[in-house]
Amino acid sequence: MMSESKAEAAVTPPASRKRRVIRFDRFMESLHLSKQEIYRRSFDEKQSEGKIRKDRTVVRNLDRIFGAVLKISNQKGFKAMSMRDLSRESGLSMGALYNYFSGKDDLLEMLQHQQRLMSATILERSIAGAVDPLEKLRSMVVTHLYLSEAMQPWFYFSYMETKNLSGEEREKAIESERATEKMICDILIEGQQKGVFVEKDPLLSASLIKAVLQDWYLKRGKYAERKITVDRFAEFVMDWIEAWVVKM
Amino acid sequence: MMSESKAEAAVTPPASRKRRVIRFDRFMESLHLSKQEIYRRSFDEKQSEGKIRKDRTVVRNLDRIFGAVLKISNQKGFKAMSMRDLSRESGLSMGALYNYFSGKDDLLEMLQHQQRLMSATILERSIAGAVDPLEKLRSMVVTHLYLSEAMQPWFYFSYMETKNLSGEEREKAIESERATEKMICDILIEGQQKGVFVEKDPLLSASLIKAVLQDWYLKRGKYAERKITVDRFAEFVMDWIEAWVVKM
DNA sequence: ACAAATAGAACGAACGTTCGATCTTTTCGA
DNA sequence: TCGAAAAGATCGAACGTTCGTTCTATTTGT
Repeated sequence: MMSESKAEAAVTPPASRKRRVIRFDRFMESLHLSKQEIYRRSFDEKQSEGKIRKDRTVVRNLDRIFGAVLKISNQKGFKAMSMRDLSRESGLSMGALYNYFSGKDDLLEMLQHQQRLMSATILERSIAGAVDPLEKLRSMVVTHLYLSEAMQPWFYFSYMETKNLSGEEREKAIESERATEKMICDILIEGQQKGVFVEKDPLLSASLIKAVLQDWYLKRGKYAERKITVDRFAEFVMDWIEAWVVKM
Repeated sequence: MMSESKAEAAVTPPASRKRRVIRFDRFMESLHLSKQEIYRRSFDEKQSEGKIRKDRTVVRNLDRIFGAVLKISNQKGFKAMSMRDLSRESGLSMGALYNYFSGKDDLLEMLQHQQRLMSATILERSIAGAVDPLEKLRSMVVTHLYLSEAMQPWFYFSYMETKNLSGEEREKAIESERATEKMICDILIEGQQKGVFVEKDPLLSASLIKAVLQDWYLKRGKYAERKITVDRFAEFVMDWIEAWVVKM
């Protein structure tokens, strides 16, 4: 299985690439569908009592607000974004905005929470189907890249604005990041135990893999400029990883 | 020369590691010595006319100011740091502070400028001595890691606060980052032409290497927690890179 | 004593947040 | 089916606070 997928990628790259593009499109669709549900659900959780609102309005405005926050913040930082900026960009007045969050800090936490929720759900689901370590690793890498491609502004925002969080929420963000690394690490350990991966420090290897995966959403502009697609990047990264971890 | 250092590292890792620690110490010393010179020089350049000052005072206070800015900014961001925070941490009054920069934006640019100046100077010097591509690559990687280890707050600050720069200075920062990547890329191309490196996309390989190098100063806390030294990380990264680029 | 260097109160601008007025949509008896 | 009352949703001026910056009086060093 290991050598099979590797040989296939090397001999017929166009076919392999095309197949993966289709998968990415499906991936996007399933994301878009669940977005509204997640908005609504987490908004309900927040204010269990008091103002009850209509689903359609809540989802529409939260979408506007989040979109505006990500656009402005990813340009000049969350702290530099004023509520007047947000009002202008989202098309909602100051008063209207404050019906959806209790303050600027709360808004920051909402965005971080959303991103963690979506990521964790989808990533864990991705490696559930795979059986052997190499397939798990590939699934993990590709899913992470697809996910961060589809939600790039969210991932970028989460990374850059972690330091603005305070106390408890900050630790949640760090823990979430470590969890991804641990998932990779566990796959590497399993591969070593089954004798298909080389005996190298798995935690350090996982760190490097994580660093490379993060580069995709942190330097998105650079890769877009060079016309590197997600699928091309994913293929390249997997080749790189396999050359290191797979026993030959 | 190439195969000598490589064989030595592979056969006698403890000795090699010890030797590199010594090199890192020397590296630190040479940095500390040139720090004052660079402060003084770039401060003179800034205000060619007007207030003439005493060297000792300028260097001492710039050191305090920069140290305070880096400490506060790397915790909660440059935008969130108030001038009153800076006054408290640096031990200088508001009035005293404004004798060293014309405003908060200017202060940001000074720090970015310093970091770029030091990095460019030292990095270019590092690969000048090497002859064959693999030795150049190793020299580049190790120097970059040592430099970012010695100046971690500066590197972290530069990375996180680039978006706060405006216009011209922002492009300089981006250009500086691309330059490092291009240095790696050029070494890879040279290696391919000389037939010692495998034929893979050199720009994409350089991107991945850069991403891994950046991880060292961006996640410094994580590696410190796990007691990973610079030398251990450098060794691991070089093994990783060699497994990918070196023809076997 | 004199210039260099510092102190910290003072100022206007901009910030996050609030709140009563206003507009929009839904509800429901006739 | 229709229109008026109720509820939902939006608006933007106004408030108190904090920010970056300035300025003059004072201290420091030689």
